[in-house]
Amino acid sequence: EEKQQQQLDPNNPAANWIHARSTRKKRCPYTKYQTLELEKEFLFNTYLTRDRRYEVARILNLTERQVKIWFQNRRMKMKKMNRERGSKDHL
Amino acid sequence: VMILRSRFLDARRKRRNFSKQATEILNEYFYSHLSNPYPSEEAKEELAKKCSITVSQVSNWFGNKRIRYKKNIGKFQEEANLYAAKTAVTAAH
DNA sequence: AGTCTATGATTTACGACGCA
DNA sequence: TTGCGTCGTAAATCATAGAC
Repeated sequence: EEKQQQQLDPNNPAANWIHARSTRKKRCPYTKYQTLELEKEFLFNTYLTRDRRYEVARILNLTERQVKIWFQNRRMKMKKMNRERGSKDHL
Repeated sequence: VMILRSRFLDARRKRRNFSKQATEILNEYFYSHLSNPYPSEEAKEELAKKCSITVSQVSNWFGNKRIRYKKNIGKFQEEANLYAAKTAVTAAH
């Protein structure tokens, strides 16, 4: 769990593409229940109103920000699924 | 038809490691762009075509490769040298 | 045949940037 | 200037193909 920062400047792997946002919240997988409820809400509407977001967050014990981002990610997932459905559906 | 359909769906559901040759192509790109291993959308499309995989799979591969390389550069040193030598040879011709 | 680890895919969480 | 949209990604985690 210790982040060993490589000293490899001599060999110049030129790994300056190091971001490592230190202040970022660690990813916390949601429970089956949380995911299921979020999916049900998404089925009802892919965009949330502010009031719905507040309610969903309260019920699932998530922050409004987490719910907002979950929907953003879910829409991207849907888009990707549709993209693959479209280019491969010739059966 | 049902058999073909189910076989197709199974193939889609089941992960398969990429071919040796596809991995070769991806690694060549990665190690020859080590200072900035972020292929553009166009480069991804070209790699996808050459590797016979999707653009998403190319993105996944680079995402995984970057983080795993960064996490343990030492483990990939041998591989890095191998591809560096290889691209040096091809560049010399 | 069962245990592992490498590998491809998916899931959270943001930064960057756009638009109203 | 607030605020939510997409896009691309980091990092952790999942699933299991394959190596041993």
